[in-house]
Amino acid sequence: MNIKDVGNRVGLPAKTIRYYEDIGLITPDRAANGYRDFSEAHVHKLTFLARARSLGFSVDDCRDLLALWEDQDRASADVRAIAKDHLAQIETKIAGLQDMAATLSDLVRDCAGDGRPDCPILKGLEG
Amino acid sequence: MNIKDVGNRVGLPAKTIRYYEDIGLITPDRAANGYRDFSEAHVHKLTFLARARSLGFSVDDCRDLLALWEDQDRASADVRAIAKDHLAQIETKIAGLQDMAATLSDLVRDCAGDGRPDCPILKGLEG
DNA sequence: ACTTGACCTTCTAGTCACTGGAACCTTTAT
DNA sequence: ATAAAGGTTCCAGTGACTAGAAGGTCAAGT
Repeated sequence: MNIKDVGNRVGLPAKTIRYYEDIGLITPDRAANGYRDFSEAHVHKLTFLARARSLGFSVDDCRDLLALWEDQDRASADVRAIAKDHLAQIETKIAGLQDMAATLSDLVRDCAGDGRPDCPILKGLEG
Repeated sequence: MNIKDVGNRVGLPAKTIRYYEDIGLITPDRAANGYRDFSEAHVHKLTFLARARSLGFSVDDCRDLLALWEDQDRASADVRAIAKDHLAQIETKIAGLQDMAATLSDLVRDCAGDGRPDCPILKGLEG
């Protein structure tokens, strides 16, 4: 299968798939004309990658998860450790953003937002 | 004032302040020896910048906010529009992360996390 | 046979907001 | 006189793509 069809099936742009090959996440075969030739196994792997990325795993996490996915003797504890760690990071990020949003929405609430120059948002940003 | 002292006062690394000069956010004076020389006004401006950045405004947003901050005739509506827009973006990001976290914590909950290879997380990532 | 258009290839460079490091200069304290 | 701690510039790297250029290939229609 050619790269664009694969992209459509797994929901990734062709550019991204080429990039994943560049950094060694997948190694598609090559047809006689030099085109990349993807098997169902490649598609399966890319689906896994796309899903892991969409859950916010870093490309390096994905590399580790892929290795575990392909290792029939893996311990589920290893996978769980990566996932839990990532979950903790996401939750930290959410908390940080919620702090930001709270501060910001206080500022926005206090600002008349009219034609006058007086602005509590700018005052708040002064520290 | 020298760059490191300024950095300590506003909570930014010297490198970052130099970078802000590079991209035209501030223009400190120069002493005879070539060192940057920051006035209280520069410190004030950097404090504003640091605070806006810590609330997640992009550097370009900061540029706009700075211009409004320094414009005595600004309309508070202009500031409010930037802030509201940014707030909406943060909230979108939070929602996305919460989706991720929910999916991920389901997967983590279902995984025994022991020495066996059977792993619902990897299964979940297959799509 | 020829052309058109859609696909494929590689390569370079840009994104964002810094950050690290090298090579070198100035100030301050001992 | 020297050493440490600061300052300067410039170049390169981060993460995960993305845009674009220059060119090769393929399938369909005339």
